[in-house]
Amino acid sequence: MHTVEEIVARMSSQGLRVTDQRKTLAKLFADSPGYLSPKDVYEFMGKTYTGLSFDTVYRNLRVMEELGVLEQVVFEEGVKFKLHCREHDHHHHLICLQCGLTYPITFCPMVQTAVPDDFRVVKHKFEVFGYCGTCEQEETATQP
Amino acid sequence: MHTVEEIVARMSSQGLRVTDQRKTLAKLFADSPGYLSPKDVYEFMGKTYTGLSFDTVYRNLRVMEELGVLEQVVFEEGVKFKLHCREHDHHHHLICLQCGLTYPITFCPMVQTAVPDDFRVVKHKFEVFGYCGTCEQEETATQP
DNA sequence: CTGATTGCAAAACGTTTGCACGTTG
DNA sequence: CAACGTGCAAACGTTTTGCAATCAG
Repeated sequence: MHTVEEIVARMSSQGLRVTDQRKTLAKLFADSPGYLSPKDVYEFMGKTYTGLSFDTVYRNLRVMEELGVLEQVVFEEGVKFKLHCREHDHHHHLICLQCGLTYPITFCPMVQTAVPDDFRVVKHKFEVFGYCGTCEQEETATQP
Repeated sequence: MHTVEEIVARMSSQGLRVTDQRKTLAKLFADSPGYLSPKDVYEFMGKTYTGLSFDTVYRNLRVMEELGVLEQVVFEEGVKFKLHCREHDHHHHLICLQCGLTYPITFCPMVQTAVPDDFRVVKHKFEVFGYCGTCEQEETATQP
């Protein structure tokens, strides 16, 4: 669990400047349960910072990724970011296609996967997509 | 298993023109065991067709995808294409990071994954990345 | 005060489009 | 010969870069 304070402290300890914009960015991700695209971030931040530029958003997303605060995932629709999960417990995710909310899955299929002897496994990806309870209700509610 | 003849026949039956370039493209994928990026395809085709343009490569990749001959997958490094697997048996892949070769995995983790009652699953992705025997050998061979 | 951070403009990159010409069926 | 395919140039959306002005420590 990353709080705004933890993120800010981590930035500061690395000699990075803690600007208003970065604090807001930290808060945005600390409060978001799921994935955000650079555009999502730009739009949210733009409400507070008029004249905000896309390149600053990208720069700060990259900074926070290198800091280990954010993790980046590539989806069909493009790149998205979320708070980095606590690293020690390896796990996967259920991802809501509507709101981007993620649930952890503790089950890892890798342990049961038979791999040819001569194939050296480096990494794997297991993601489940669908609709969370809330979004599912909203969807059926709007259907006449 | 898709042969060049099958692909050509499928194109022709859909009213598409069978040009030399498309035949070469079909042959390229019929002979390739793994994923190819648009750039890979462009470079290969460029050897035969001087003055080839990227847009034609993209157009034909899209045509063959819509035809169901190719399937498109999004990787960290970008979009790649390969021959569409026989649809009837659901499976996943081992993918070689060096040469793009893919092996099928018949095991599907989805059947064992516990999902909250209120989450409706739509699709899932399970991919294992590493190095195949051939690439592994080449890599260790070049290490002094 | 000094170096990090920002906005601006412009470039880079992968992909798509409109158009006129050439080719396939 | 008609419709489809091609190359060219140019547009597009996303991401990155160089620069000078500004800000945090």
